[in-house]
Amino acid sequence: MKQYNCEIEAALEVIGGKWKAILLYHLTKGPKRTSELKRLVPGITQKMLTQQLRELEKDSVILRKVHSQIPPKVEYSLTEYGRTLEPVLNSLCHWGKRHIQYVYADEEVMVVNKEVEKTT
Amino acid sequence: MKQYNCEIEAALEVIGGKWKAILLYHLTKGPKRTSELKRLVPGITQKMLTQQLRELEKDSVILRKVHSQIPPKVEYSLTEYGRTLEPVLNSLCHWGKRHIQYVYADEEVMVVNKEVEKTT
DNA sequence: TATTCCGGTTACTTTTTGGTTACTACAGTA
DNA sequence: TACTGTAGTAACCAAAAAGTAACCGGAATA
Repeated sequence: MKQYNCEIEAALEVIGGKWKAILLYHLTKGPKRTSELKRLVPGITQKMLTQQLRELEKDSVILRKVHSQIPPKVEYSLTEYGRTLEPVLNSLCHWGKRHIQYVYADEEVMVVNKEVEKTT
Repeated sequence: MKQYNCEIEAALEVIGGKWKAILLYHLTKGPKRTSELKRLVPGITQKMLTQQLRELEKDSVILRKVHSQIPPKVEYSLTEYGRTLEPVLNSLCHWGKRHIQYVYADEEVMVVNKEVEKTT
């Protein structure tokens, strides 16, 4: 019998990984190729990227679509179930924005907005 | 110059620790003594509890109040700023609840509700 | 022929995280 | 006198997480 001490534990099992919330957040803006995600999340290594995406896939919140091409093309997107996470991700993002202002009011802080060139 | 690639990163710096969201969530229900938190989060060790609480304190989201008594009594509570996290914590909790139903629909799953006896 | 493209895997190393145990302070109580 | 209860610290060690670097395929291109 599985047992939680609070519901948040269950949520963290899915989005608690080091990069998961960030990856999911980017995917709320639309499907992304592996290379796009790497660019959007510069700190992540290929290994961690694949690993985290695999786990999210197992948890049914994202879909991995392989296009049979050479060179390969793989696209990740939120599943319908994954889209139920949007309120969580948005409130995280909203609070993050507020927090940056709260903490770094006088310092120079940047949130980098990477232009996303669509490749087909 | 500090730099984030998305706002969520900033939020995760504060609540991304292994136990932080859970601890904060319990504190949304009111101030708690160290021993109460230990009971509410059975998996945590004294060391991790102290460590995570110290970090939350540094980030100004919780307050540590020491009552000069023997034996010691320490109470933790959300600061006013910490209370701005409530929407985040609530949406996490809400999604967690939904996720438990989604995944464990047929299995036996429990969310343990510890009775909190107030000690003064 | 050699190199690039993309997404990924693997083996190995380093770093980070977390667990365990022992120890502290001090008043009250048995 | 010895022991309890509370909250915490410190030293030490084990385990888990994450970084690094090399390697793969197979078509297209230089």
